[in-house]
Amino acid sequence: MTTKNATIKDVAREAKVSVASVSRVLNGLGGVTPATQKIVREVATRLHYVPDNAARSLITGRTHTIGAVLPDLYGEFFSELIRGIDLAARVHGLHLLVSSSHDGAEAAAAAVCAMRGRVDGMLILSEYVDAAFLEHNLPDKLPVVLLDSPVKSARYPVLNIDNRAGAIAMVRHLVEAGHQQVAFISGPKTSFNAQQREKGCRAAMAKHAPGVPLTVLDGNFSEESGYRAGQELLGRKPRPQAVFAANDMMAIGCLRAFKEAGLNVPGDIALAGFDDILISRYLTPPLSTVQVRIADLGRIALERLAGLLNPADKTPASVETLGCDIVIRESCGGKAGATVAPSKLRKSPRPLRT
Amino acid sequence: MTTKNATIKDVAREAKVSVASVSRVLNGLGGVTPATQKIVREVATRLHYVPDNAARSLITGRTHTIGAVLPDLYGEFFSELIRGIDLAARVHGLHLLVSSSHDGAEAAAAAVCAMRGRVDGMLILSEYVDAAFLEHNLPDKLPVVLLDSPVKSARYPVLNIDNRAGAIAMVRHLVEAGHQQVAFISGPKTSFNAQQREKGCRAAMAKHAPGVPLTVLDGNFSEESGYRAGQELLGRKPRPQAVFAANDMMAIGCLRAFKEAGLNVPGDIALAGFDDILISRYLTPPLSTVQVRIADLGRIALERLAGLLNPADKTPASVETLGCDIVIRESCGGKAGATVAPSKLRKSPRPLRT
DNA sequence: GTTCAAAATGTAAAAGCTTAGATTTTCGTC
DNA sequence: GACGAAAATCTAAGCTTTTACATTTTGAAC
Repeated sequence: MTTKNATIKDVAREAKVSVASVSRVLNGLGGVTPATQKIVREVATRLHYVPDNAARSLITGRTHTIGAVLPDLYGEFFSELIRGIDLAARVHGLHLLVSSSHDGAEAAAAAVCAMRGRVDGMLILSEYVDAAFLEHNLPDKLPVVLLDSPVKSARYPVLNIDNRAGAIAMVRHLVEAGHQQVAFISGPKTSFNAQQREKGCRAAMAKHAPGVPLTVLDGNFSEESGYRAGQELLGRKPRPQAVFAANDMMAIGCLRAFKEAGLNVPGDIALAGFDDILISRYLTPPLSTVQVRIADLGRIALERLAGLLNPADKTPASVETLGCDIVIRESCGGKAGATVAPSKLRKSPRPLRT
Repeated sequence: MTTKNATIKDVAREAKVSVASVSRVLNGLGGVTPATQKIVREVATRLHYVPDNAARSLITGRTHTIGAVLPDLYGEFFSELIRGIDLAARVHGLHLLVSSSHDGAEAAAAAVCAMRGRVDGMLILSEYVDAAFLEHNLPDKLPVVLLDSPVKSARYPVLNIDNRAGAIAMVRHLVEAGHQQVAFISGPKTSFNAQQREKGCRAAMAKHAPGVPLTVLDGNFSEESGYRAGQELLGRKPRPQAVFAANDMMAIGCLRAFKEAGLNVPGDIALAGFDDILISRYLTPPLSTVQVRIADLGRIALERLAGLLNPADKTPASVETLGCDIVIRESCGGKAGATVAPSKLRKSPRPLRT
């Protein structure tokens, strides 16, 4: 490429045909003689012609790009999520525009607006968006799929993790392994995932260890907050038999606190996390946790969105839930190696109204 | 937003001014009465007017988007890299289009071409691109910054990690800690980073343990390949005193093999990695490794690119190198806690031609 | 109340592409 | 060789914005 970019006119002139024919050939619209096609393709190649995306989008209204709005790119959760999205986007011939690190309603709104006209659809994972927000900030027809969201809307499909079932399965396992005194380290209050996990934990305790009080400590999903919770727990009398952290990073922090205090896990105290991030299996002891198939979550969300991109798709909005399995390693003292509860994708009918 | 998107004409009509005035107001070009400005802004807000990016790009030739072409999104290295890029992009008001998972020259070429016209500049990290490739596939004026690349070109700035110095520092530490018999687990032959790390290792051995042979085992950066290398090493007589893996994931696999064999690390054998991924500090024992400031790498690369976006910037292409520190934890038996060799960013003058 | 420069505003071209509709070519028939 | 339908090809409008240039308005000076 040594001169300025060739345009469709250059190709047309050089091939001695009209721009319409060039367009038809390059877009495979048919109605063009094989001979003409050959010439056009040759000239296009020779001139290194690549259609201008801006001009094309302007007229077709399509960008072949989808946007992913995420709260942050930090940590394995988001990296895996993006990976799943990216892989699926590639399959569908879609480009991926990512926007992250907006930790407030205005920042999220700005991110969403900045994407208007740049994308054909959006995947949104944010605490700050609710149905009203979306209706105010998004064009009517823009396909959107929400992730990890409490929104119930007739307009927006939602894809959630089955946090509740995952938490219930883990608590049940803990209790059945003989640990009735459970402490739960919660995630940030604003996180939908964290809320659901806590609810599941409470529900399971009520069911499987009725009457036994559940200790709940505040956490914010960071390793540091797990460490603090672990220290706090060390001083408690009686000490709980098991600790269930709302995510793996906090479990890791908690484990650090226990180790520093000379406590043996799982001998002295059992420990479990949530997410099954890569690190978990390499800890000593390997961490029992609830496995979330994060990349799958991204892939499924993108596929749902890709469906919506086709205007013929009239599938009504629904809330889907991606099941999670518990994976029992050594940190909670049960027999390791088991993977319980075959994962499943549940689909609830679209709730009426909002 | 309940009707179809408003255009600048709608705003002009509603505000009873010309489109030119609307454009001037919204772009802050001045030359417009405060009164008119007020009206225009009000109408724009009322109509939820957002300029169409495609039309704007078509005429300005700018997309305010940069593309990141990466081999894969898998693993912490790339997630951190993207994070650094994204953060910096946000600061510069740039959008980020990611394209990954192309594991061949054609796939990389396709990715690069598909981005043409969609981005104002590109960040490329790929084994498959060399200067010739770029000149053939990229528009002349498109700013590009290469990461982890052996390319030496007058046209493309390159930003590398100082793999060599990092490896040298680690080997030196190992030898000085009394481990002269070193085994190196190499990365994939095609990886520039892996090559440099191996070279550094060999150079350091020649210097600090002259005459002592270096055992080199093949690896491919995966945990599994590290595990295999570890097993292989178990059978060697004499067993090396230290193992230096070309990345942390292989060190982790190697550690697993040693643990399974009942070997004590660092008591029976010392172990070190490269990258300092998050997991490393949570291993038992915590892994000594060479710390690569990955997010910084992304940030610096983006900043270089952002500079290039400004046509006034005439900074010549150069090869920059981001220094790395060794962080000594417990896995290599030295005194833990030290961080050696203050990191630095070296900048070599642009090499002539190529 | 003119005059004139400066400020404000308006007009229209341009960007590169797709596509509806107009026009021309092709080719089998008679 | 004239006819007409089908196929191929072309013309030109239109997508939305920015911006150079033209025109109008403003307001100070006389």
